[in-house]
Amino acid sequence: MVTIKDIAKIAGVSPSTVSRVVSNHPRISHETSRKVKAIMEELGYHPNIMAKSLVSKTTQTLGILLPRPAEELFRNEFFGELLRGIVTQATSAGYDTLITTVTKDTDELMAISRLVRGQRVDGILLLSSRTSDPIIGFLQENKFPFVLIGRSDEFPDVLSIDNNNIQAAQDATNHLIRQGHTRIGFINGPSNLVVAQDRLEGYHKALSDANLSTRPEWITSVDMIQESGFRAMSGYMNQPERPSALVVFDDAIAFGVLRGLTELGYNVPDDISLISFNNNPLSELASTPISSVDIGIYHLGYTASQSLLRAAQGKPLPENQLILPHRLVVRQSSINQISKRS
Amino acid sequence: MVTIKDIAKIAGVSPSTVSRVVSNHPRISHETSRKVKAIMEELGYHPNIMAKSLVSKTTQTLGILLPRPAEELFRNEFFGELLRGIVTQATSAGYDTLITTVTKDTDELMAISRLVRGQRVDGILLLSSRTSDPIIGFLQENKFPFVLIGRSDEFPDVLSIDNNNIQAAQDATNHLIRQGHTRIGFINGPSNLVVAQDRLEGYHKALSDANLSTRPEWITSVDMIQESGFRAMSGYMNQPERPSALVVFDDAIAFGVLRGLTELGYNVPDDISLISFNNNPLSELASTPISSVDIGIYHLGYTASQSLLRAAQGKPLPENQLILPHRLVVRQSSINQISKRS
DNA sequence: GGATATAGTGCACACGTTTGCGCTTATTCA
DNA sequence: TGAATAAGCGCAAACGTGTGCACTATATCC
Repeated sequence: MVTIKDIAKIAGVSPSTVSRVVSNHPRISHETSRKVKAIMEELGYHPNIMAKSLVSKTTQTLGILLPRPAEELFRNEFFGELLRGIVTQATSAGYDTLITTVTKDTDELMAISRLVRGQRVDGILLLSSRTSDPIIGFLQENKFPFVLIGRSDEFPDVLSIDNNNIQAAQDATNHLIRQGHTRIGFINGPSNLVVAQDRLEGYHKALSDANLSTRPEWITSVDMIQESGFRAMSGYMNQPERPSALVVFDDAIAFGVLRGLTELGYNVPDDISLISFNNNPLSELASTPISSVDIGIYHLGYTASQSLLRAAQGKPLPENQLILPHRLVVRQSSINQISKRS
Repeated sequence: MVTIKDIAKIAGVSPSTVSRVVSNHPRISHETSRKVKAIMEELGYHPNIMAKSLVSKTTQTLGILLPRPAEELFRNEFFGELLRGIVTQATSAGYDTLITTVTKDTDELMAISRLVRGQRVDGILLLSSRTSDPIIGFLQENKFPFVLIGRSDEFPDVLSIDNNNIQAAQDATNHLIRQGHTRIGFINGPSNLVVAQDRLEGYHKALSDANLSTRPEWITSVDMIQESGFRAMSGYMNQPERPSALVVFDDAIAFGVLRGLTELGYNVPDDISLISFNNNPLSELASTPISSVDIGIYHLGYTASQSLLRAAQGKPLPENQLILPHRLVVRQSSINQISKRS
């Protein structure tokens, strides 16, 4: 490998000078700079990032923990899209992204600690979907730069990027109400996710604002596995007074719900309306195109990376909690062409 | 940050000894090892990987280039699943995964060169879906360890992990033939992808083995965007002698095709059968569950990472080109309950 | 024309780790 | 019992880069 010394020797200057050339130090003559740069180009020199980091204490790298497969939330395109946003932004700022994972959930803290203590990354992106997270505490104690994608009740002040999921669910529910529905159910995801709690809260809020009531039987929670949504339907529809519309936690579940309903002989949206979240690209291609709240996953990742870089470089942030906009994408599954229901 | 020297000072030994303790050097007394390890534990010591890499010339890191957004192939769960496989394996071997990307396709070589020349990673995973790739040449010249996920006509000898896509397409087509179909069409993906070419070849092979013929109009190629599959259908079905079954390049396209057909009044599978590839989790939840060839994406990533680590550590590989099995998942979209067609 | 500022460069040390070699002390062997 | 061997550890150099300080040569000032 060609080092700074090799360049120095050929150019007839000291290694220090070469180092200053690469970092565009002002006190280097134009002449020298040109000569050195030419030689670097010719020899295909690239600085050894390890050596650089060792002295500069900065790695030009962002860290992120890949969620465990167990979290079915990430079996769909969610994580890929998020990552695209993160990496795209990071790259454009000259940073790379380091991914690691764990085999046991209990090892998560260890993995993070390794990155932090080993000075492997300049900052960490946290996908803290769960309600309680020891990692946040650890990072705060160590004053290590990090950004939370999501929200934490336990630590409300940390840097975070999120949608207003309460509002989003409220909007979705209101949309159904405007369509004339009065009996609206909610099919939620895993209840230990903050986002699941938020969406449920938004649902309740919208109902009470409209003076509508709900029932415990109308609210159910399924795993993120698609079939669950499907299975959930058979019992659900046997209720004496069943909902005429459903808010569903995620498109993947909605797919299962839609299929389950169809199989049971119900028509969407004539018999029952549907609206969901995350706007999976396939949602518009479902047998009945599924209405969905687009939360801008890519943008979420992009913004998170941007904030983290600012924080890692010690730059001030306009505000600590960024809320990104969501967008209601209304499709056939929630458009009630026939008549208003009572 | 606590360094090896801090530990040494407290333990009353030399830094060398501490270093040997962490690497389990045989010539360290049990007593010393225990004492040093206790102190490391207490102070939360983690080795600085930059310093370590600097002398050991190894980074314990794998590199991968995130495909550009332009490659719609990766808008679905594909990349996420692949990454999960890669990172899981890498982590279990003590490696992390570094992701980088580019803003222009022409920068890809530069990005790779930066990783290689800057000694940022020990090996590189290539998602070379395209037919020609200058990166492969570069890595070969520099004798840098890398593994290709996919196949290269240009460089057939490089380390690679792939399915037998020709055989997979053959299997899919044969399945339709066994169902009694004689007019079988093919909806392909972007034609500059090796995998698209392979699947088309397998399709042709199966037909000619069964003495069946096809027509140019039966074969069409769409982008990976789902609507394309949808749009493609309107013209397609107006052919005088149209196929009674379709092989589709990817589930996302199949979703569009399925929806297009339904909208045009055709029933799947009664009027036209469908089989596709990649076995997207949502495929079984389509209005008509879509038959698909499962290519084991996670396993692909896992195996690729495994091979790369072997290569990076100079260990011999049993064979250079690994072919992973695929699996036909037959669902309703290709089961012909009514009658055989002529 | 001497003092002072300024541009341009080199020296030497630092970053945290690994590792070959050499030094002690204890053990084994004939 | 003396020599050879082995166990356990420290010294010092090295990895490639950044940077404070010092040094020289030139330009500027009064």
